[in-house]
Amino acid sequence: MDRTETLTQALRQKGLRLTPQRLAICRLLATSEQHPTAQMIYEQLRPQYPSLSLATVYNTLDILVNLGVVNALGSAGDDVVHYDADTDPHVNLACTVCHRVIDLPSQHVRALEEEVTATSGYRLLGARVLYYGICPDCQQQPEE
Amino acid sequence: MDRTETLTQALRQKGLRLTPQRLAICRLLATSEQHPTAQMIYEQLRPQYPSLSLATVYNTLDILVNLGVVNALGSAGDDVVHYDADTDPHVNLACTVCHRVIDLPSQHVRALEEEVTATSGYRLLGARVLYYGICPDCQQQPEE
DNA sequence: TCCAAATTTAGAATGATTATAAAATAAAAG
DNA sequence: CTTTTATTTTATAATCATTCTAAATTTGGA
Ligand SMILES: [Mn+2]
Ligand SMILES: [Mn+2]
Ligand SMILES: [Zn+2]
Ligand SMILES: [Zn+2]
Repeated sequence: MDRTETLTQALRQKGLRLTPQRLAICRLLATSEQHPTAQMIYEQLRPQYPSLSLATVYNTLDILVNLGVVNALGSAGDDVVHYDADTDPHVNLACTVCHRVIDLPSQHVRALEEEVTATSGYRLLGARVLYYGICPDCQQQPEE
Repeated sequence: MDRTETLTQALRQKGLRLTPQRLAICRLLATSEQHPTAQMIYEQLRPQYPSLSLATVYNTLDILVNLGVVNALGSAGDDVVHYDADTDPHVNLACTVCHRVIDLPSQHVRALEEEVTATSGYRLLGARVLYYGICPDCQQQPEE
């Protein structure tokens, strides 16, 4: 099952309708490498869906996060929430200068997540494994 | 060096003044198990420092985060930023019902952080290793 | 003591997010 | 294919955490 399917299945299983807007948001989330914010999703979809409302983007994100199929990573120094549709255990790296979030391959994070699942006693809904700092590009550039 | 010292030293090393307000905020952060928010710090210190301003709390937190001695964990389902003065590698667990954040001992997270430091190429400033879900208490209680 | 820089404070402003209510849409029923 | 009804979307207003501003205060040094 590809990543878009994971999101749309989750909606269907809750009896929620898979509207064109929701499908577009799911697709964008599933295929983006960007860890987008609500605003970024809104702007990227507006050309295709001129009537799309920012409220719909926020509503859909909220649903997906509460279903546990999208992670809310929080701010990357820009005071805006970034989202991640990749819920496989992995490390996120945020640059507080250019506000980009990238993935980092990691040997240890899967074991970490298993440990948390096994020992915490929590009914886990999502993960936020993110380190923040200054990316190699921004360490050189005067500014971006 | 205890944790309060770590924070106050960081301020001094940048040539910043260790005012009574800043000292109180550092002490509270260093000794709290709570992962407090700016508002929580403000309310807990107001009895002792009636003139304390919320802006000072935010300013001081911002300084400490930018010095890398306090981590900004983000929201625990309450849409407010929680802070953590414990920068040793560890796992945080947030309950999205009661909005409490606790620490979880972990075997793997230290190795994870070393891996990120070694391989990312980022100048790292802070960590946000947090899993969110429903805590054992809230899984039982009707609500809190 | 006096001065200049740093800091705090109160309050206003910002802006991301959430709430509201009306319009549009989609499934269900007939 | 209509009618009905619940769901969803949309535009807009409201909320409220956080940041900004400028004046008052405090600090450490001359
Ligand atoms: Mn990611
Ligand atoms: Mn912690
Ligand atoms: Zn960067
Ligand atoms: Zn709880």
